Amino acid sequence: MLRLTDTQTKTVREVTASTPGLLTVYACGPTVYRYAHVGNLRTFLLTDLIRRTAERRGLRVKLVQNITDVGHLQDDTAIDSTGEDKLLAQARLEDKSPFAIARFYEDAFHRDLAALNVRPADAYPRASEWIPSMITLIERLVASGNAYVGDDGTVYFAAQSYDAYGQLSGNRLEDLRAGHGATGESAATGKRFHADWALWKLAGAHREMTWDSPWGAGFPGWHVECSAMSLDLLGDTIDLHTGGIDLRFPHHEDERAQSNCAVGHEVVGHWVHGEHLLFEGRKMAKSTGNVVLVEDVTARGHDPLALRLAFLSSRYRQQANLSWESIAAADALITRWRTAVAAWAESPSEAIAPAYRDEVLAAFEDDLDTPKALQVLRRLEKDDEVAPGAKFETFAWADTLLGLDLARTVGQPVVAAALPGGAQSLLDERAAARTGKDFAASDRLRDELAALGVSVKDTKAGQEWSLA
RNA sequence: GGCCGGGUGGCCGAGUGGCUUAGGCAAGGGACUGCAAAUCCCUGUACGCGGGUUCGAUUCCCGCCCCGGCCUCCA
Repeated sequence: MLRLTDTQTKTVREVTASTPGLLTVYACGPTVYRYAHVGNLRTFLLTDLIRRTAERRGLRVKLVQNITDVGHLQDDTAIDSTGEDKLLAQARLEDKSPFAIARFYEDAFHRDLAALNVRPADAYPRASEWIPSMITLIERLVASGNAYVGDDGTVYFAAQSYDAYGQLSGNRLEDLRAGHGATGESAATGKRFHADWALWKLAGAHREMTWDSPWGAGFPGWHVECSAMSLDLLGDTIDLHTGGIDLRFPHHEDERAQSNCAVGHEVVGHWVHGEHLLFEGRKMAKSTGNVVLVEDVTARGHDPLALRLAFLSSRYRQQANLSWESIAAADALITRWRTAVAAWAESPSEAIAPAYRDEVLAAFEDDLDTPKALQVLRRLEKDDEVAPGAKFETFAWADTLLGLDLARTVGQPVVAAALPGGAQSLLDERAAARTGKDFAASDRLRDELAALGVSVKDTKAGQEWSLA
């Protein structure tokens, strides 16, 4: 069975389904005020790998991933000098309504997932459509004494009311510095304790994206969104919760406190966090200026699944350092494997190679040891003892976990794509020149074809072309 | 100050108390070719520093240095 590193216990533990045969998973999703960069996608891929691996053992996976389309992310302190949240700021920038912005980037998010072969979740609840449930949850927390209305009208969660606070992140309340991380002191706050956080903020000057509540018109704090949606859609026992490492604190620490206090017991059985992606040595972030999007990868002529393969070549709980070089290397490998798989498919059908299959599955189940799995497949690729038909079956099987579309070119003619206009006559001309041993003309025509995006190579059977 | 994850050959990256000590990219050599490209074959170079444990440490322990991240926006 699948074993994964549990953030809370810092151990590799078996993932267990509280309902037999059904694994419930909640994945923290994107905030849709901008394009997801490939670092975000690495985390979303983590959940996809977990799901695919669990399904190998016959588990059904019920996966919920939230869409944060309520922009009021900063809850206690003003993040920028204007105090304007990201979604509203972006809306102003693009001169659109905040909801139009949210839908636009939500669509882009789904496209990016599809490009990386990340299979869709069962539900993508939007925070904006979950406000009543959040309000109910906040009311419960107020009633139970875990939350209070501050002097400023904001509803806060009282961190000290939850004894187990800090167990997930390793932060102890006394070690958290008041106001640390924010540029200025959070002066106008009605908090009783510096580590308390907002569950409901009053609208104040905001007019967009606000909702009525028992405490006045306003908007929810960020952390309460995930508590409400996960409890509603997956129940009060959730087998697995995934997200990026940066969400461990405060987001997941606070979510855990809210959910556990609301239902009276530990809700999430297993917390899994993906480490950050670095790009050329630095954390990928807008502020660093090294953000790479899926479209940047395809614009350079790479298959987006090369990105997926590049991610698979390091472990999820390790910071990975991506570069254009590593993406290109992954692209080369994926092409090589597709070509090999298509060639093996021509051979007589053979049973799967069971030892290799078991090794690949064991690697995935061992805390998603994807580098090991790739190593096993490279070994299989070169193993002369295994019949080509068996290699095909084994790679096809492994691809249900890898998700690299390795069988994409099986059965396709080598020249399937359409030639650009004029290319065919150049090809004919070059073939004639080669017959006449006019190599100067042959080289010139090869350059002209290259300019059209057609690359030519010469084989014993004559010239072959492909689109670059 | 608190909490994490790391430092492996030109680069990226697995892994390991001793064994033929991954793999990829790049480089060099060869085959093929009119030349290229592509493909195939072959080759080299490692474990941040100092101590300790041990018959033996890149691997375990301690200290140090360095890198990256989180500490109330963040995947």
